[in-house]
Amino acid sequence: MKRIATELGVSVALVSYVLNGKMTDRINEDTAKRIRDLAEKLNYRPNQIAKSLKNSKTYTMGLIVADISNFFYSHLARYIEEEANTHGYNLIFGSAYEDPKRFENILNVLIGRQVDGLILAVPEGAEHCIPYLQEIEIPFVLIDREFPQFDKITTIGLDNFKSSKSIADHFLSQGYKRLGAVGLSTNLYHLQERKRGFVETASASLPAGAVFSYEIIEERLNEEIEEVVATAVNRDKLDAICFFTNKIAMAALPIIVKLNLKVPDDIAVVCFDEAEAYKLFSCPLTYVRQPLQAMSSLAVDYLTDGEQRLRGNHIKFDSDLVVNRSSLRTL
Amino acid sequence: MKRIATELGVSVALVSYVLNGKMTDRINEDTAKRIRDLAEKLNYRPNQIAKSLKNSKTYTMGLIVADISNFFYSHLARYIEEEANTHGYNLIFGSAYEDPKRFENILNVLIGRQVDGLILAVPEGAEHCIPYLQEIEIPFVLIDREFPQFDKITTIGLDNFKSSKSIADHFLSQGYKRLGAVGLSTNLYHLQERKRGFVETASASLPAGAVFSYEIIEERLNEEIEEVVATAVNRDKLDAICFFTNKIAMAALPIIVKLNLKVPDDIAVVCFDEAEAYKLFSCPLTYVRQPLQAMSSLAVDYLTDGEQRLRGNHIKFDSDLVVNRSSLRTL
DNA sequence: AAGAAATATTTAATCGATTAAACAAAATAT
DNA sequence: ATATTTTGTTTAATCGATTAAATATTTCTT
Repeated sequence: MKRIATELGVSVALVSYVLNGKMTDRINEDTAKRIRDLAEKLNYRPNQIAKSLKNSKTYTMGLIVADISNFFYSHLARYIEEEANTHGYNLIFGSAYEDPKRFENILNVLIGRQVDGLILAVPEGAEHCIPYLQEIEIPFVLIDREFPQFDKITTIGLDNFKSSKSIADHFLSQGYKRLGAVGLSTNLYHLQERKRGFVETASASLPAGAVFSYEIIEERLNEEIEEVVATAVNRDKLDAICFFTNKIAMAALPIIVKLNLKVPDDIAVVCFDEAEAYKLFSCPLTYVRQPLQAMSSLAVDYLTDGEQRLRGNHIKFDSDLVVNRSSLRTL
Repeated sequence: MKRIATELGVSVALVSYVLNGKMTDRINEDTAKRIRDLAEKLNYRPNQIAKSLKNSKTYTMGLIVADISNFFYSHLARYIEEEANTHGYNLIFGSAYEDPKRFENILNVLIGRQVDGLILAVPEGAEHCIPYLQEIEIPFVLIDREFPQFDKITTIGLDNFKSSKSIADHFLSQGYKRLGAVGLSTNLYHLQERKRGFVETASASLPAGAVFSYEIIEERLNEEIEEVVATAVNRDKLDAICFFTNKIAMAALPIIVKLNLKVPDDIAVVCFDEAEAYKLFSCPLTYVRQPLQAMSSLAVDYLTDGEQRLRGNHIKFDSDLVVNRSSLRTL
């Protein structure tokens, strides 16, 4: 801008007015044209850094996901970016890879870069950031994972209780009698809700002669999963099993292949989340589909002041159980 | 900073010196402590925007990938982020979803935000950005995709010719006689190299009685793939097939399941890239593994002035062909 | 022709930091 | 007691934009 101003012998302010289309009625059309032409010729791009500093508005939203290499989050990121764009915002994102230290670090970077709002999938162990964010009054919304121990935190997620309830109900309605679910050893509330939905439903409406079990992966998924699956089938004689996260499913399904188990004849399977990868499996899989687009849209809308009625609430979306052959009794 | 300064009755400059640890030998240890303590208490975080404006250095690198929901890029992004972090840089990234308009848009955003360097996987149709970037003299490096029509562009990618040559050689060494490959209708150089590697190797060293074919997906992968696979098997009687991108593989493998083809008995298969999803397939797949970490590391290193000998060169990494049962003659 | 109104442009403060240079006060040297 | 260092702190310009308010110029009124 300075260069344009000196080359044309006008003030920087005038250049600014012209290039921003302000005070159009006052500015000489000739001068304006000369400024625009030179800007074009010099390939002028405004320095957004300076702009943001002045406006204290960056038109940027920050997204931190727990793990971008998890397709659930990479798809979520895609929807959020799209939605942000249509609202005139840009999205910058980071991935914490489930590490609280990294989460905090990225959070500080994004706050330092003055994002206008944050969408966060908080990893376990980084909860303490939540009251801090409230304190510094930066607009934010939690997504996917909720933390009921804190008050008045706008949160958008799935009704995880209902989702797993629907899985247990589905198994039972298909006449399966020996149900199992595999979850992670974690305090993350949304995963506990999945467990609760399954366990409570199973205990409440278990028909005569039926059993259910709940297996927990303690630490190292890939090392433990084989034994869990083998035990489930051989010792517990399960005829239906549900994997509570896509990571578990991605680890367990190859084991099912390896153990030469037929789905659904030897065991019925239901997974969480929607994955292209599931299509490579020998049998079309039943899975819980989360309404990613609706969630993304609502989150962005809230942050851009569109939907302030959400403030402080926990929004729980319903999932669809997409039923495929993997959990259907063979006719 | 201003608040700290007024509350303690000192100048903003002093606060700046203290918090940045500059002029340590001159500053009264007492004053320094009071400043640090108050900063701590007020939870002061520097405004990076202002910092960047002053320094014209943002310690941020930009990454634009062709499609973040493609696991090849999401893994690449992960490595690049890690590498950038260890160099003291932050990474902000965007995804163009193969759309040149979007690419250009994100590019402008990142440039406007004054990133210190760019790592780019350029989608087809956005090539014109490359000379522009040269002209404005922003440091950048192309990754994965190369554009030989431009001079002196630092590019890091795979030796795609060699990679597909190794696939064809492998098929032939296994005694397969009817080879096929499936690629995309595109002008992207790296994909043409894959084709060339396969076709030239096949034509050069085709044993008596052997044939090869090269199929092209014109437009809509998911609609066309079924016919391509069916034709390959039924009409062309191929006994070995190679999918030139992971997207093609992800679309083709379900078709192989659907057509009830046995791998490798009915047809041998080789894919590009490494995917967790491949593990769900009934047979362990042979695939081309790209050295993502080495590529990422080199790219970041170059941009942080570590490795300037690369400047203007096209670096081609060798891939590993990870051989699994899917391309082995049954004994 | 003088004043009012409309048009065109500039001045100067500001955003939140950084930093060379100036200044002030205390300690040391002569 | 005065000059010189050393120590401690402030002033003011700067990065690249924005924008209210001031000013200058032209045109219109009567």
